[in-house]
Amino acid sequence: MATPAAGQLHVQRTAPDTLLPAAPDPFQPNIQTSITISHHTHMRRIRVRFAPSPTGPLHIGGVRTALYNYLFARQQGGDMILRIEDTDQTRFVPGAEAYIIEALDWLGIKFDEGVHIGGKYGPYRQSDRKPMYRQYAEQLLRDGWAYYAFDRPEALEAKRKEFEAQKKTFQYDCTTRGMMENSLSLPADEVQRRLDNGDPYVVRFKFPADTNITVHDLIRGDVTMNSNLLDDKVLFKSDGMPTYHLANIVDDHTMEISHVIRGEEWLPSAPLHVMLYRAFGWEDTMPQFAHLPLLLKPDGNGKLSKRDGDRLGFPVFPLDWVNPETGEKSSGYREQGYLPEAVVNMLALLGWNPGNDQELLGMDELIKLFSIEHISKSGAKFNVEKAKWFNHEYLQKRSDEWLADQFLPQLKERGIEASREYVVKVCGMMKERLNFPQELWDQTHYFFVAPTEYDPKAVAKRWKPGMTVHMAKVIEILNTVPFEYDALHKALLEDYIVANGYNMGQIMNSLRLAVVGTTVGPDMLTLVMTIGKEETIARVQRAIDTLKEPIE
RNA sequence: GCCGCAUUCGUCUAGUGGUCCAGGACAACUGCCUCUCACGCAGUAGAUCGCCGGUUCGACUCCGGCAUGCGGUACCA
Repeated sequence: MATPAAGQLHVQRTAPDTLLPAAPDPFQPNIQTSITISHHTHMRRIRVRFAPSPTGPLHIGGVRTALYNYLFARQQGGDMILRIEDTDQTRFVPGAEAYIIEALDWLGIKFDEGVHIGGKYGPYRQSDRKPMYRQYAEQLLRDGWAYYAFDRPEALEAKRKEFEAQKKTFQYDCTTRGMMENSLSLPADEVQRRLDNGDPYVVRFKFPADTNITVHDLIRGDVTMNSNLLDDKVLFKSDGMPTYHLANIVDDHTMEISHVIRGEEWLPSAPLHVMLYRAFGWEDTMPQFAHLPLLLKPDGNGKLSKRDGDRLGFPVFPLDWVNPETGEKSSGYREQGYLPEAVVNMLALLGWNPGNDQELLGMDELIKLFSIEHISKSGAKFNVEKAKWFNHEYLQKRSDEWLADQFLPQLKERGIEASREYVVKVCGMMKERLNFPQELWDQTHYFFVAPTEYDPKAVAKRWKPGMTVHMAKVIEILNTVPFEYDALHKALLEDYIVANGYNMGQIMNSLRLAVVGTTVGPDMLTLVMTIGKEETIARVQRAIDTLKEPIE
């Protein structure tokens, strides 16, 4: 491929200026050349990419896009590639790339090629590919698919104002490019002069007029747009970098990407991309497109945004993120106690279904069941309750030992010494009522410390006259009966409460109140057996001393 | 404004012309379990399939219009 060095460019007017279209004639029937690129069905290796921009933490919607790409790649036995789209140097955020990699790794979304692991189609960071884009812009220029535009941002702004004053909207397109400063409107020698002079310029795509462009989307079917409504997008910026539009086509082509699965926000620019494949002569290997529906905020209908997370009490990001400039912190799923399996399962089902009633699906099953056909067309609202439920389900599958290891540091922070064995036992006992490991302390504190106060409501309801006598009896039983579950059960429940016709609920709940401080918790005798004889007696005695005999 | 996409229980969704007086899940509610709170289990309620027309013997499913929502309309991705 010819690759003239920068500055050596020549404006070639291979075709006369028939390429400079006039405004569409309203009296002429709009006969249009239809461009529909059909896909060749020959076997081709499935290669997909996740191509985030490192402008901040990875949004959960982006995570879902990555997941769908991953599921598709794995299922098809293809390749999953991580490419960083950092063509906008002004929006670079330090740490964002590392964050993206860490987040996807946490979720179990693995890559075959990418910035972090390399591969034979590298480099995988667009800023590292900078030298290769220029030649493609030149190819388009040479072939008449693009032109130089010298208009400065201020000139563009002025033009927009001018149009606005007439209640019109300015768009740099086939109807307006004739009035702008570009290689289509300026004489060739003037264009050459400016280029030789080093005047800043951008390269714009020259959309052919009156052309219907049909994009075949795997999720939505054919989407057709007319080129007269599309603007001449900048492909190559004055800073020497390509825009997303150019870079993404060049990269997808050179990386032999077979399917582009991306967010719905790209649908409006898909016709441009299709035209670019045609302009480059790459129709035969153009990837197939699938535009994913958006993730919506739980209230209202807007797109889920960063602010919503902390406002509505759930994370919008996979991992905690601290804005390096403002220090502002956004919380992540991982730090909130979500398990990666739960996040993956929940995200997979937000916009896709397996075609049956199964809801609990691990990564392997998702890979097996995934299909683009079953992706929804409309946006999905994020639901916190369902997210909690998923986490609950997956938490139950984790071992008591694992849970204990999450809990041990929490206990240590509170200055509590407890053996791992004991913590494992408590975790096993209480796991089923948890959604998150963070709830452990609230649910189990009484296994580690005696109550310091008694819930007034529970006292009013359960600590009735005569209760100090019953509690003294409990202590007596504990002191005289072997400290075993069955023996205690017989002595306390059967021989004392039932045999004497006492109210089981009142006595057992008062005992619970004495031991726990309120009326929650697991089976009472199991609790007693767990915290031990001495501790139980001490707590009951303390309740008697503190609460005293109530006065009716 | 213009262009595009979307629209089934509160939410996620099943549904590809008759098998749908629309099925499942989460949430809600009721009950069971039980010494309590949870968990679990069982059940109840919840959708005139956005609206209006059309095609058809028959439409949630096809077509058109409208409404609403969202997305795009940058030398951002």
